[in-house]
Amino acid sequence: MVTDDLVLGRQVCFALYAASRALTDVYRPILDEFGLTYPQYLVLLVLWERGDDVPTVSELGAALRLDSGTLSPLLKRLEAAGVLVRSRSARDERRVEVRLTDAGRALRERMCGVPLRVARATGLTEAELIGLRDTLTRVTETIHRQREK
Amino acid sequence: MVTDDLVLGRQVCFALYAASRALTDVYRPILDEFGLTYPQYLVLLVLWERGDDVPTVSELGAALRLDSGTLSPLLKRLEAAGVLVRSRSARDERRVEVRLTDAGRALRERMCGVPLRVARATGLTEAELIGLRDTLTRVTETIHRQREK
DNA sequence: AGCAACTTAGTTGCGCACAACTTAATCGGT
DNA sequence: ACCGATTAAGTTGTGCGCAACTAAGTTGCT
Repeated sequence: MVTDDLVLGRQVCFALYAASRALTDVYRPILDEFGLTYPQYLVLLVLWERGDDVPTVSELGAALRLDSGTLSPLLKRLEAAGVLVRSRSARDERRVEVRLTDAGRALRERMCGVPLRVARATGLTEAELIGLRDTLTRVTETIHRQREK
Repeated sequence: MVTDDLVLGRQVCFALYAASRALTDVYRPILDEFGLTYPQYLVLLVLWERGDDVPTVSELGAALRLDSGTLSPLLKRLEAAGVLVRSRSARDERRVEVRLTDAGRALRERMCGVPLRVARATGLTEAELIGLRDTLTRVTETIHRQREK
């Protein structure tokens, strides 16, 4: 029966939407201790990971799948907070390079316990977390691959 | 090493955030045909499911885990679009009852193919979808149970 | 060299999410 | 019956997320 497919509880989409917001709820008070929002934290993860390989705004966007409409004001706030600096590339004035400040690098040490605190709140085992992550990653990549055609 | 835990690709949180947005990307053009956004569609799912059991704003909020700050303007837009009507309860003037119009009920038939179209775009089998949904639902409930303490 | 096509960031506008607050109605204890 | 506490919906303000657009710089073709 077609009708049953429309029931809220049966939809994977709602489960994904609800779980994503629930996890953000877990992050919020934790990240609040550091004056960060969740998307801002994701930007820092990319910058920490890159190290000396300084990304541009669009490279950050490729990593997080966010466009300049989202990133420009977000990066402006992170710059105002003193964790990073934006500067035009000398060899290509269109590009803006995003560099951590010392304060931004120092945050990495202070926040190293965050992922574990969040993982515990999910109530899943490590194996379940890995399985979940891999399934989700596969879904995301399938969708993006189809959109590129 | 603590450092490895902070790498973006290893984080379940990012996988969840990315998958949720990717799935919304799948919905957007489909729902656009009906003039709806994704959260608006979720509200309709609840209303269709309830049938004659007319929910209040806060009952909708409990089903979708959204507060009046989100729902009030959203419902106002759906009312302006003609798919539902809001009216103060006669027996408790604080409550606002949310009722489908004929147009809102008619949308259900027109949209019955939507879930299947979206499910196909994920590239997962039916069994994988069910497994994913159940894992996500478990995560969400674990988090909410902990928050209530 | 000149110029059209493209790339990169940024801006604007809209719709969520959510915290904090306001307003109005109901409940509960005395 | 009164009045403080609670409940329900709405409002305000902030920060995403994304579409559409703008401004400025670079590339490539002739």
